[in-house]
Amino acid sequence: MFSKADSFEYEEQGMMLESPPPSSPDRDSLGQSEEDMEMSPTQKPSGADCKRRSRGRSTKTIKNPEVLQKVKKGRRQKANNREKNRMHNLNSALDTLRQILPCFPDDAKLTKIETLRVAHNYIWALTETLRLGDSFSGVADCIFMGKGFQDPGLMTPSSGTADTPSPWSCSSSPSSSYTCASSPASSDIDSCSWRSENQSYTGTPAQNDFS
DNA sequence: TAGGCCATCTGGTCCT
DNA sequence: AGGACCAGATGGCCTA
Repeated sequence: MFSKADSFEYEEQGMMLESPPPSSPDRDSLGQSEEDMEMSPTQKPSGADCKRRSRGRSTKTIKNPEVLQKVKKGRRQKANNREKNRMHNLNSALDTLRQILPCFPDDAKLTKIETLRVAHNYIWALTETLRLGDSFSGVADCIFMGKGFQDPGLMTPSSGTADTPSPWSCSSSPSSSYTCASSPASSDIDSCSWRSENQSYTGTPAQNDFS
């Protein structure tokens, strides 16, 4: 979705690599020399990018090719582990965000892009609710103060407990809920609505360009 | 079977 | 020098 669209943009702008560099997981074990590991011609920067100097890891002091190979392999392994850990942290943050977002069945886990879009619209809906607060008194109170917020000024959702369930959770209150409706055709979130005991609010993000 | 989503590997670049 | 960040490539899994 994302990456494909980005690729098309690159293609349209003539920035697509002429021939994608082969990406073999076993590249390090294929006995490539130091020179082979340098940038391929299609990867070398051109134009303004030439100002950027490569600052690759220096292995010039290592003469023994076997040792050199081991050192590079070790560095790659460490970098891979760091990257894995980084992505896991990113996914953990997305999971936390999913838990905060209200009113989605447990068995329908939002994808990453959906999570970001729903969060975007959710924030927008809350902002609208606050903006209309004067003429729509009660809704904002219900969101930020009614169920678990110690300090309304912080506007930080509580984790929610049995006694004080999180206001961001669908199950927090049978009498009030927040929903984001998804278009079946596009899977984009088209509209958001807020419903409480005596009041309701429905709107559409004015600039829903989070795609 | 095509397409979407995801995890992982990888090299380049930036930052400390 | 080493870690963080980023984007491209790849392959596996799942679903319509």
